[in-house]
Amino acid sequence: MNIGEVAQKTGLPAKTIRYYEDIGLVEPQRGANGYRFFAETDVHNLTFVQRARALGFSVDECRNLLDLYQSLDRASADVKAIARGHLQQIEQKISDLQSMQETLSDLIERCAGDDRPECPILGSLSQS
Amino acid sequence: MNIGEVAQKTGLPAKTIRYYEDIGLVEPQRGANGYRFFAETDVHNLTFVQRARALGFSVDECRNLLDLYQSLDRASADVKAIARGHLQQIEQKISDLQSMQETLSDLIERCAGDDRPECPILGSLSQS
DNA sequence: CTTGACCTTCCTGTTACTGGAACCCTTATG
DNA sequence: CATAAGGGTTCCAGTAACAGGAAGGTCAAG
Repeated sequence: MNIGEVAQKTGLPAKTIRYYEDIGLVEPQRGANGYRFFAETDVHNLTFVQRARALGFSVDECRNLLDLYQSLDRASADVKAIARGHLQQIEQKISDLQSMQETLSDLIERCAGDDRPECPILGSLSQS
Repeated sequence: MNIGEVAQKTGLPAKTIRYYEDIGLVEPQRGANGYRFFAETDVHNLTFVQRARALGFSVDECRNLLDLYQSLDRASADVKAIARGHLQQIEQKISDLQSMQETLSDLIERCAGDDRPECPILGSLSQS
């Protein structure tokens, strides 16, 4: 398979697939013309990474998950540890964002939003 | 005031303050020795930016908010528009993260986390 | 033979900084 | 007076995860 077809199948942009090769996530063969040639396992691995990325795992975490996936004597505890760490980060982000959201939506509600200059949003940002 | 004192007062690292000067968010004076000299208004503006950043506004949005803050004939509607746009992004992120969280915590629950290789997390990422 | 759709590499830009090197200024101390 | 500590300065590189674009090679069809 050429890169375009793989892009279609995985939903990943060709640019991204080349990048993943650069950083060693996949190692496609090369044809006589220099074109990359992807085997089914390459496509499978790319799909794996794409799903993990969609769950918010960093590329480096994806690499570790992929390594675990490919090692037959893995322990599910190792996978679970990575996932737990990531889940914690997600929950931290959610809570940070929620506190921003609360503050911000409160300020927005209290802002008239007309053509006058008075504004509680600016007031809150500038208050000494 | 020298940059160190400003860093203390605002809580921003000196590096960040220099960066903010680079991109034109503040324009401190310079002393005869080449040191930056910050006036009270500079400190005030930096504090403003620091608070806006804490609410998740991008540096560019901060610049716009600062401009509005400094313009006497501003309309609060313009401020509100920026804040609303940002709030929407925050809410989008929260919802994305929440869906990741749900999927992930479900998978984690179902993973034994022992020394055996079977793992629903990897299974879910690799299922064709 | 040419055209258009692919593919290739390489370089730059993005966001918001952070770390570090190499060097200058000021003040206190032995 | 030399020096050492603790400021400050500039500039360059690196981070994460790609995206955009230029310049050029390849392939199938008409």
